Amino acid sequence: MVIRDKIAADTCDVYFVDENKVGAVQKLLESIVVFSELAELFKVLGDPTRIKIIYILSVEELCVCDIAGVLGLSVSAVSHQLRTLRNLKLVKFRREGKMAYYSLDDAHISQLFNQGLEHIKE
Amino acid sequence: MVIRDKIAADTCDVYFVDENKVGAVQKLLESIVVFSELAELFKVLGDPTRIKIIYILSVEELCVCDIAGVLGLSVSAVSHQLRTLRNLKLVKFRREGKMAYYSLDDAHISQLFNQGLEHIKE
DNA sequence: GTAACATTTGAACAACTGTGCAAATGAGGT
DNA sequence: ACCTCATTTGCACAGTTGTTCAAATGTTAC
Repeated sequence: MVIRDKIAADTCDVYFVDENKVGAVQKLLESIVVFSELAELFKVLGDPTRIKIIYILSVEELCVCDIAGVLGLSVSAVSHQLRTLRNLKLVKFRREGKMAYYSLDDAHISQLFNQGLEHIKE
Repeated sequence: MVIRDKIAADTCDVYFVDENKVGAVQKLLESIVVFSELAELFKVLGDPTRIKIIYILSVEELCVCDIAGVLGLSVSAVSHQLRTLRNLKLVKFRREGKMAYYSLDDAHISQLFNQGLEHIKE
């Protein structure tokens, strides 16, 4: 797909930009609501605390206060973040008495995690 | 790796948590500075504007003001975001006269992009 | 030199986000 | 009934973020 015509390649006045094609791309961007969701997924992964929680849970199923203990955060803070992760179905939990044991809910997450590491290493 | 002992499985008092293993995990978390970088990568991808820019650039190399035109944003806003993307080496640019043509700088990004979509679709 | 244009940069502002505190909820034991 | 403990939730506040405006930078043409 071509967004600009070559004839417009030497200037940036809006006048020269191919209106039809720009319109097409805009429509594409709008129609694909997925972008918002995708950004939301990455945004949730884009916090040090949450990415650590995800890593910890990829190692072992844990309850809230243990996660808090490992991360050195308040139980409340962890619970807040777990809710965020739950909303995007990245983690799940099972109740056992008073405790809530959290674990990863999606296989894709580990893949995203590792692929992200790939980029970091470069 | 085990973070908690089974003996501690029915309570959450810090006293009962295996201090050695918690310490080990904490040390692991600290030593792996990568987590911060990884979170930063995801954070940068976690913005609607930036994810759209990345998508647009995966289609075609474009100059700043055309990206702004397609997204309906000010040139300044786009330039700010492009700098963020440049800092993480997600996009690169070549100068040609007054114009700066941006394109993707990393093959991994497309993969991350698509893998993120996988999760959304579920 | 000046003028025009694309881009970058800094400042300011509103909007959002992560955390801790305190109160509320829920679930087991006595 | 009560008490205890794990978790959740609402609130407040500091810190961060995305945008726009205006000024600065850099490049081309005259």
